[in-house]
Formats: sequence, C-alpha cells, structure tokens
Amino acid sequence: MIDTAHIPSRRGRPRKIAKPEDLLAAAFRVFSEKGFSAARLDDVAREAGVSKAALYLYFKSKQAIFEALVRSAVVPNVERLEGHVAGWQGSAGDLLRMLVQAIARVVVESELSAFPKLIIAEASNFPDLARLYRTAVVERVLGLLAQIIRRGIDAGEFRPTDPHLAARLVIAPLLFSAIWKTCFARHDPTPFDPAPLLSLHVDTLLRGLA
Amino acid sequence: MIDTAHIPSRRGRPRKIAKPEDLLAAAFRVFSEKGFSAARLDDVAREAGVSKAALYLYFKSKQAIFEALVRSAVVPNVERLEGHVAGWQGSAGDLLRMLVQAIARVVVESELSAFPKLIIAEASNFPDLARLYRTAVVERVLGLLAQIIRRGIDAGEFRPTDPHLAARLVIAPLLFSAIWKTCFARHDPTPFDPAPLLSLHVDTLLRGLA
Amino acid sequence: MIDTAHIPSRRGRPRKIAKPEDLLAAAFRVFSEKGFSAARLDDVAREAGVSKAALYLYFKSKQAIFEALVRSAVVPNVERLEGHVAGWQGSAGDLLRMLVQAIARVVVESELSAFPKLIIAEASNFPDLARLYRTAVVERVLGLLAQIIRRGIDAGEFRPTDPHLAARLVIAPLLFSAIWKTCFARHDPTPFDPAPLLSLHVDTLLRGLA
Amino acid sequence: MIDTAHIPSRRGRPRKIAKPEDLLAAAFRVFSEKGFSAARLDDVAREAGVSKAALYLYFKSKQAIFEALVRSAVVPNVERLEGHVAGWQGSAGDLLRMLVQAIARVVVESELSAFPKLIIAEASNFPDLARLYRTAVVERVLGLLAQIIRRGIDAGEFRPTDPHLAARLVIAPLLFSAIWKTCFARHDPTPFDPAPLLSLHVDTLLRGLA
DNA sequence: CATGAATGAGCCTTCATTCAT
DNA sequence: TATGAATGAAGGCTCATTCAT
Repeated sequence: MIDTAHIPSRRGRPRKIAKPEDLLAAAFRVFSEKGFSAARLDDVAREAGVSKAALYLYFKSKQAIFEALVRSAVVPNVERLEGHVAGWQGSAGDLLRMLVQAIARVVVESELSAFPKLIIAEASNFPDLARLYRTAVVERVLGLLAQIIRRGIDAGEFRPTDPHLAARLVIAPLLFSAIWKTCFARHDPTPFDPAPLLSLHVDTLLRGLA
Repeated sequence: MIDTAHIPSRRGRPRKIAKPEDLLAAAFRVFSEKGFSAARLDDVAREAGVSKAALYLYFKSKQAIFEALVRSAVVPNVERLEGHVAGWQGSAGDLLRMLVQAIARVVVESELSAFPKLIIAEASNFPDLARLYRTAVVERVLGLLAQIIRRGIDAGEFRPTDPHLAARLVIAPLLFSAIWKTCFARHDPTPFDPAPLLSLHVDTLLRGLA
Repeated sequence: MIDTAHIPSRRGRPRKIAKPEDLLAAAFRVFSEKGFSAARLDDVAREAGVSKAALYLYFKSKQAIFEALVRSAVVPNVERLEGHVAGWQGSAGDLLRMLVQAIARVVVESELSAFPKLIIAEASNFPDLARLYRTAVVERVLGLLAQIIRRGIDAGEFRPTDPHLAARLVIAPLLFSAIWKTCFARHDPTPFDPAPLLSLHVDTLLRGLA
Repeated sequence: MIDTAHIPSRRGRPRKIAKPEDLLAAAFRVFSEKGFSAARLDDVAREAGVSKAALYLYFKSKQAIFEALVRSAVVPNVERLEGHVAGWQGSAGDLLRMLVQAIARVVVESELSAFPKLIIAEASNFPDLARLYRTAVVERVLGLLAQIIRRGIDAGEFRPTDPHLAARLVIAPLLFSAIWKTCFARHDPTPFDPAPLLSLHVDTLLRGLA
C-alpha cells in the first residue's frame, strides 16, 4: 500500500497532466461497462487518474464526453478497413474472407467489442449519435461489402442477389460475436474464441452465395 | 416474450386494481426505451397509470421490477418455439425456414425486438440476469436449432459441420434485424422490413449447409 | 437537547406537511440575509423545517423560488396602500403624512424592509424581476403619490412642481430608512427608530412644497 | 470612490505588469454587476486582462479582494468633499446646494453609483465592511452635512431642527438616484438624468428648512 | 512576476424509496 | 389496496484556490 498520508491535502494541488485521449479511454472503459446513465464521472475520473473537475477542462458535460467518445472511434477504424480493400486484387470470396477476419481482429477481439454494445444501448437516448454511427460506420462498412459482393456477382463468382442484403449477412455473425463476447463471455470460465464460428460463417456463406 | 405485450398502452383513467403484469408491461416499454438506469419509476408508473408508490406493492425495488421483467419473458416464448418443433415432420431445411420465420414474427416484428437490446445493454450490470437469459432462452433456442441441424446432417441433408456453431449462424441475422430495428429504424422515414433479408438468409444458409 | 437517536433514519419518511407559503417565508429570510447567490437551499430547507428535496415539490429551481418570492410580495401591499388612499377626504398634506406613515409601518418597521435590499442587490442578475417590481410596485406607489401631489397643487395647497419628481422626494427618506435598517442597524446596539426622521421629513417636505 | 475609476476598461493585449489598482478596478466592475457571491474570479481576471492565478499575487482570497476594494473607495472621496467644504465662505444653503451637486457628480453620475448597491447587497455578509463604510464614509459625510446645517441654524438661516436628521434628508434623494440608476435605469431606453430631481430636492429642502 | 493546469469542496438537482392516510 | 407527500443519498457541475513551470 502506498502511504500518502503524509501529503497534506491542500486544495488545487495539481498532480497529473491529463490528456484528452486518456480521458476518453477511461470514459470508454466505464461507459461500456455501465452504460451512459449508470456510469459515474467519479469512476471515469478515478479510472483516468484525475479529479472529476479535470474532466471539465476538456469536455463541457458528461454528454459531451460520450459524444466525443463516439466520434473519436468512428472514422479511423473504417478508414483502416477501406485501406485493406483498396489494394486487393484477389477474388471477391478471398476478399470477403479477409475482411471478416480484419473486422474480427479490430472489433471482436479487441476491447472495441464493447463499442457496438454501447451504441445499441444508447441509440434511443442519443439518436443523433446513432445516426452518426450508422452513416459514418455501419453504412460505410456495409457499402464496402456490398461493393465487393457486386464485383463477385459481375464476375460470375456469386449468384445474383441483392448486394446490400448480402452485405448484412456478412456482418451479422460478426455482430453476434461481439455481442456474445460482451454479454455472456465476461463471466465465463472458458474463454470465448470467435474464430471457429467466423470460419464456418465464411465457408458457409461463400458456398451459399456461389 | 412478455405474455402481456398484447395489452395496449393505456393512457386513460387509471384502473383501480393494478395487476403486476400491467406494471411489467409498462416497465418493459420504459426500460427498453431508456435502459435500466435512465428509466425513471415515475415514467413506469405513469405509463402503467398507477402511482409510483403502487409499484412497491408488488415489487420491492426498481431492480426487482427489472428482474421480474426478464424472468417473465424467459420461459413462455421458448416453450412456444419448442412446441413448434415437436410436432413437425418435414425436412430439416423446411423446419429451419419455419423457425426463422417464427422467431422473426415473435421477436423482430413485434415490440419484443427491444428485448435483446435491453439484455445487451444491461448484461454487465446484471450478470445474474444475463446468465439466466443465456441459459433459459439463448442456449435453449440454440440447442433446438443445433438439434435440427444435427438431424439434417444425419439425414444427409446437410454437410457435416458443428451443429452448435451452425445454430449461431442461423440466429445471427435475426439478432441483426432486431438490433437494426431498435437502433436505427426508429428515426427512419422508410419502415424497416426484415423479411427480404431473412428470406435471403435462409436461402443462402441452406445452400451453404447443403 | 432532543434525543432522536432512537428514530431509525429510513429514507423517505415524511415528517412534515409543507405549505408553499411557509417555504417562501423561509426563502425570504435566507435570501434577504445572504442574497440570492450566497443563499443555500440547504438553509432555506432547514429554515422551513423540510428537506431540500421538498422544495422541488413546489418550485422547479432555486431561481423559481426567488421569482415566486418576488411575485408574491408585489401585489398585496400596494393594493393595501391604494385602499388607504381611496377613502380619504382630507388635505393632500395630511394624506401624504398618513401615507408616509403607512409605508413606514409596512416596509420599514416590518421584516419587509429587507425586500428593497433584495431587489437592489439582484436587479442586475434578474432584470425581468426588476422590471416587474418597478412597474408593479415602485411606479404604482409613485403614481399614487404623484396623484395626491397634483391634487394638492390644483387645490392651491402646494406650489407648482413636477408631481412625479416630488413623489420621488416623498419616497427617498423611506428608502433611506429601509436601507439603513438592513445595512447598518443590524449590528447596532441602539435600536433604529425611523419615526423622528420621517416626522421631520414630512414636516420639511410639506413646508418646502407649500 | 475608487481612485482608479478613470482607467478605461481595457480589453486588448494584457499588460505584462499588473497593478493592484487595475485588478481592483476590474473587480469593482464585476462585483458591482453580479454581487460578491455570483461574481467569478474568472470574470475579474478576464476583465483585468490577467490570469486568475495572478489575482493571488496581490490578494490572498476573493474576500480579500472585496475588502481591499471597499477600503480603497473609502477615504479619498470623502476627503475631497471635506476639502470642498473647508474653503467655502457662502451661506449654508449655497453650500448644501453645492455639496449635493458635488456628490451627484461623484456618486450618481459616474460608474461609482454601483458602489452603494454593492454595500447594500453585501452588508449582511460582511458586517465588518459595512461598519467600516458606515463610519468612514457615511457618517463622515452625514457629519459634514450636519455641521453645515447647524451653522445655518446658528446663523438664523434655517429653523431649528436636529441637524443629524436633516443631514439624512439631504442624502436620501442622492441615494435614491444612485439606486434608481443601478436598478432600473440599466434596461431603460430613456437615459436617467438625476439633475431635475436633485434640483427640485434642494429647492424644496431649503424652503422646508427655512 | 505570471500562468496553465489541476483539484477539493460544495451546491443544485434528481430519484428510488417510504410513510401517513 | 392505493397514493400524495416527503426524504436521504447520490451525481453532475462550478469555482476558489494552489502548484509546477
């Protein structure tokens, strides 16, 4: 235990230099654990190692923290995915398989798996953020997938289907995995491994689309 | 999944005798709109047309209401599904198709689509309920599906796969639809129709499993 | 000392039936002692013998309490004065003398002497209330006085002057007395008696206006 | 009453070397606008063009700033008035008229009219300052006036009255004007001109005292 | 001397919960 | 059974104050 009893508790003594990213990271941990409403800024501050008041140096309200959090997570990851696709030359099937694995790595296997849960939980309380997430993340990813599927159809690799619907079929098991992980796998003795499910998913889907 | 979901949202003169099911129905509407923490018992009471204090005649706390809500939704609907399966004599494929449609009718197309959202949102705050929901609903449905798939494999109708994984693939687009509906379709001009997606899903999945 | 230790401190036990007027009376005491900003609702609640939360059963915010307080004090006293004037038949001078005494009784000698102080202190923070007080109290009283003075001029009792300015001269020593009382007389050993000052005031003013 | 009141409200580039008088001038503007409690040191600092921490280089607390402000306004202006009186040789009536005009110029027509409001508002929160202001300003000015009035009585120019009470009558319309200006004239389209009122005041008072 | 960055303490406000009727 | 009225216990946000640079 660290003995800090000898430090006089004087008001206003600065202890730590806070960075907004660190604050958002702490907020993400607390918000995704508790949800927006049940999360306390006390917890966010403690998690970030700063005082509650310090949060207000960078964000003007609890809601502003949440909004900044969603916005900060929106763009970069999608752009990473689009980068994957741009340079690829293989078949549509191979590209789909690779994308599913890439998304799994980013979303399902990292801590970001809590993000969909957070959006799902708070969509009706923050419709603007839901719309932002939908247009800037979900529909962009779905568009990317639809484009690949259309390419596969045009090349005769896939049978004719609505590419936008098929794109949703690609995504669904990924969403399932992320949710399973955050909902059920937390208190589970055996660790949750999405790989076999996703492997079967791609195999089955590609057969089904062929 | 709530037996009383067919009760319309009354807004008129409060009935003198409140029934716990009415209270749960009101609680469901409010909790699924706001989440557990942001939901106020004031709203639940007003929605139910009773006083706030009346809630405490039947439930000892806000958390108890939530728990009763989840428990009430657990058993009946699964049993209904199991009834569907028991009497069926057709092929595994037909049975899967019918089950997907049945689940869609119950979960996706009714107001109960908010239920998965609620569980997802509150799983980490109520791990016991999450476990209950998992064992009493999710795994029972998955087990049912797995059983059918195994039957299909044994009959040579499907290629050999892990039936439990395949069952998840069956469920995933249903979950996707329910979530899409509660998250994004709320403020959407064009109404959300899960039928085409699920139709493509079953077609593709059965081809993929064949 | 009253022994309440044996009473279990259970949440929500109602203790007292609060009346909005009592709450406003308590608020008046605290606000006029401390000013709006320095007043704490804790103090208002304790002064009223209720919990802080009880204040919100009747008023939606601290500011709403303050506004209700000002509004509640505005009309009745002015109407009382106007009643005094309506039935009077004597000379303008006698009427002025009587009115000064009446105002002194109401404003200076009662606890209401703190009211002008409160308005003065908060006028720039609550311009709407200042305007209300000006139109509904100050200008009405000034109008009443101006009317009497004009009557005196018309009757040859007073020399010709601007009645609205003269009305202000009537009021000024009353305001002085009220302010002196709240500012300086509080911590004064010898009690403050406005009567001699106001007596001299009326004598001198009537001579000056003659 | 503040020696530095002639310093215009700078809004430009902050001077490197801050002077306590500048800080007090800024504090006066903010305190007289908001009152002590509602005034924020952020605003004082911004108004003074320095950082909030810089205030603590010269004053040990917010309260110390307020106290210094009041003290700084106390002595000089009264001495100026006493100088006016000392060298005067005319009649008591002329001297009173001149003094009323002098006070009006200093207090009512300048920005210092906010000072009485500030004292009135904070007297009960800062009784020591109220006492200081009373003895060092108010009673000295009243004493000056009483002395003149006694001179007038002794010379047969005024009828016999209590000079200390009569002095209050001299002051009252000045106080009225200052308060009217700060409370009601702020949001008034027509500018407030105290001259006619004070002119009538002196005329009437001198007649009344004669 | 001056300030940007940080904080402890406190206040307004909300809300689940309880009691008298 | 049912409720209107009340409250204790937070939580969000502000602000005077302090320290490192």
